[in-house]
Amino acid sequence: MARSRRSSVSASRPPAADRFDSLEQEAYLQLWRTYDRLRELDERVFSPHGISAQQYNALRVLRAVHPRGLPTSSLGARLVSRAPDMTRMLDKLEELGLVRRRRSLENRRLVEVWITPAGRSLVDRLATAVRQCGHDQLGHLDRRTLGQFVDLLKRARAPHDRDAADAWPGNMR
Amino acid sequence: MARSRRSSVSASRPPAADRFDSLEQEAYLQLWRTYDRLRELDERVFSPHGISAQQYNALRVLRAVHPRGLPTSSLGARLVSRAPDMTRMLDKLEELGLVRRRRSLENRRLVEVWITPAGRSLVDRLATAVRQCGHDQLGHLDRRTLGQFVDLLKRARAPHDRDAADAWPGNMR
DNA sequence: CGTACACAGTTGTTCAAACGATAATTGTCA
DNA sequence: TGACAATTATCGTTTGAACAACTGTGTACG
Repeated sequence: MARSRRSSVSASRPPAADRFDSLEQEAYLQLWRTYDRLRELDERVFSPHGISAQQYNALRVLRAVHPRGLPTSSLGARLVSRAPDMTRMLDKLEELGLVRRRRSLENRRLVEVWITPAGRSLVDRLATAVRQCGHDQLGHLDRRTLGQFVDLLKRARAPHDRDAADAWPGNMR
Repeated sequence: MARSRRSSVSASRPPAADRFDSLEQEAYLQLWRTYDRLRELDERVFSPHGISAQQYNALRVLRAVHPRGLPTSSLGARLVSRAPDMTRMLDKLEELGLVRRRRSLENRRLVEVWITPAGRSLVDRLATAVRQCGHDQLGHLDRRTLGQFVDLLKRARAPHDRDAADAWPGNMR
């Protein structure tokens, strides 16, 4: 299939143009694959504790605002990936005794969520493992490269990051 | 505990050191969120046609090797994200008449897969929509930036990309 | 007022992801 | 050869993702 043998990956040349329809599509597929590979390490940290990465993320958000609570929808807006099923996710966390819920008194449409002492304990116990996992995932890149990486990721999704200015940093500029 | 109320980072630049445990972890979370946002656009292209992005990817691989077939496991190894359930995925594609399967004669453990004319037709019809989607996703970045982005994504997952040298370009160095 | 609309959360349902166990075939080697 | 390990695909099952419909609550406006 006439693959060009010249594979000079010089950061500014588009390689593998015969395997991808466009450079934009290659970038997206590389993003997808990279996420998939790194996610595997991440899930491996949480699954022994019976929670998912998304659930840990929710706990981390609640940990940050503790001792205050957060309405369900606000919590959902602060999660890394969108979650169209907050109710059942919180059901699970509540069964595990990691969060507590109560209907708001001011606005009875809202349901506020708090993290429990058990939840805080779990987040704290996982802290070092999570940090170690981050190092396993990306520790081979120096800090300057990591900074570039973060910057590019923010710029890549900037046009599609609707109204996340409050919950998510770094979509300015 | 004991979150100091005045962030000593000052108001100029919030690198969110108080929101992320480490730079590595921030990079991973940014990767996750960026993938999630861009995936939404991607799925929107395929769902009207009754297939997922992963299934389209399988069809694209089979399209590339046509008229040859591919063992199920080899196909799985070439997919963007790992698929622990090739059987049922191919069940679906076979129901839709997009692929055809047959037990291999040389090695009767293998099941070879081919793309059908209907499958090729679908891939061809989707080609322009996929290209357009790539532009919607990342068209706001110039080619040089996209090149850097691709390069960083490859480097980020390089240590975790076991034995994909054949199926996936760009994990050298 | 009261009707209509917008918002927040729950529930029902369908489908895919994921893990493990199993069966069938092939390879290995004493 | 014959026992045992490795490979490959399938199936059972559990869990979560996703979308749509529905209930209850607040808001706007005539």
